[in-house]
Amino acid sequence: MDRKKSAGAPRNKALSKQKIMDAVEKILIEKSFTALKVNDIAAVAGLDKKLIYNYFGGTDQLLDEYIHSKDFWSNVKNDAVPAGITDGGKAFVQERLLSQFEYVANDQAFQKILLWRLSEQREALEKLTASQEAAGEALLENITDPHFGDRAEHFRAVMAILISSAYYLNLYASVNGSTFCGIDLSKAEGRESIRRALSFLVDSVYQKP
Amino acid sequence: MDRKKSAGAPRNKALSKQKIMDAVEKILIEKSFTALKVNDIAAVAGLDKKLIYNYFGGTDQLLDEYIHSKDFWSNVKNDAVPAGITDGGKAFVQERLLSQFEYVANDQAFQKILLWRLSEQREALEKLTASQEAAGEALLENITDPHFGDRAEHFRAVMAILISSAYYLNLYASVNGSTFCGIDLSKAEGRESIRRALSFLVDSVYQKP
DNA sequence: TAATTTTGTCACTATCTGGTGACTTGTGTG
DNA sequence: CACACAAGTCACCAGATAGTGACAAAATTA
Repeated sequence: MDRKKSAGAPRNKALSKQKIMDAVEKILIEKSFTALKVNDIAAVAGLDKKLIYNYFGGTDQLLDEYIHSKDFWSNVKNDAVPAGITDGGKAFVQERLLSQFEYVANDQAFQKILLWRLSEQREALEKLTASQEAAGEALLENITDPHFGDRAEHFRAVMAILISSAYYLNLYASVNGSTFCGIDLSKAEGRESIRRALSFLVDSVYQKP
Repeated sequence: MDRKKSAGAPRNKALSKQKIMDAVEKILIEKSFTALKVNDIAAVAGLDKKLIYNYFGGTDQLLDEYIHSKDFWSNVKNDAVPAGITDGGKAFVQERLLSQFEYVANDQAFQKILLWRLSEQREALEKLTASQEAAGEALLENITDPHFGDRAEHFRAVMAILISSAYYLNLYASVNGSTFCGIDLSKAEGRESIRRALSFLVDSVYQKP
């Protein structure tokens, strides 16, 4: 019988680093950022914790690297604002808002990171915030600010309200599947009500005052 | 020279319990719910941790008792819905929404509990949620549902959006004093923009479709 | 295949954390 | 005052957690 070239798992730094990063995400999703301890990360990765120190310098640096590795707004950034907009960006804003609402609902890692950002100050998270702001700025500055003129700030405030509620309601729905203002966020019809209301509120702000 | 009747601090169970509860709140506000460890609570209270076990049964029961001791919606409940409403509750809803926005901004313990509720499942927190829902239900059921008729669900969805954003934006402002959609939530003018937008959106939903 | 480097494991220490039994100190009562 | 009980302290244990030095095993190179 042939002798395997190596008895144990193949040794590969890049792969091991990836396993460790994956373990971080798994724990983050299944537990929370407070559960991200060296021992547990190493155990989930199936590797020795020493490697976390060797490859990343420590848990903190590992977490930073994990956060940096996620670019949640790349799709938004690449999703170039279409040319020839004649409605002041209304349809585009509506579409993006609803897709953001769905995105948050479906990406558990993103949910946990939103929560993390509300709970802890961390340079990597602030950088994420900055990148998020930058991603939205293209749309706001080039399309909606000109369209709304001296009501630009008002429009931005409305968008802040709508986006933040899309975040909060999804975070809320994920812990206690319970209801908010009598709307059941765990049910399809409840979520549909929210979606319609989001659209309606965008309509409202685009309506001439 | 006179001999004091007692050398150490006076012994008083009720007072000690209060000191422990106060320590919980202090740590909750200054750090977060993840920092609520027996040793630290006892240290801040200036008492031995054994008392936490003697008086409350353990950290968990202590935290439950702390949460139950706060009744954040008592004001809302007692703030009876005024009689003789002719505008479908619009002015009242607007007033309550804005006061809620300010309340969250100013009560740090409440902020931390909102965050806690998004982060952990805990019976005491779910009870808080139930009490919150109940407090709002009086207004929704008696005033706005009848006024909106078959648009009642729509109105509730809008309110869910507005209230949740009032929560999120304040939580967001408390960690990184940074901006959201270009609105600086740490500045008075930024907050004023949000307040105006909240009012505007209530106006919108009350406008005949 | 021998030497060297890289990759990985293990055992160990130190510190933090929750929890408890034995004790001391104060308070009120006969 | 002597006693009993309540209030509070302390020392200690067990388990979790972070971090590291010494070593083993695989891969690479000569």
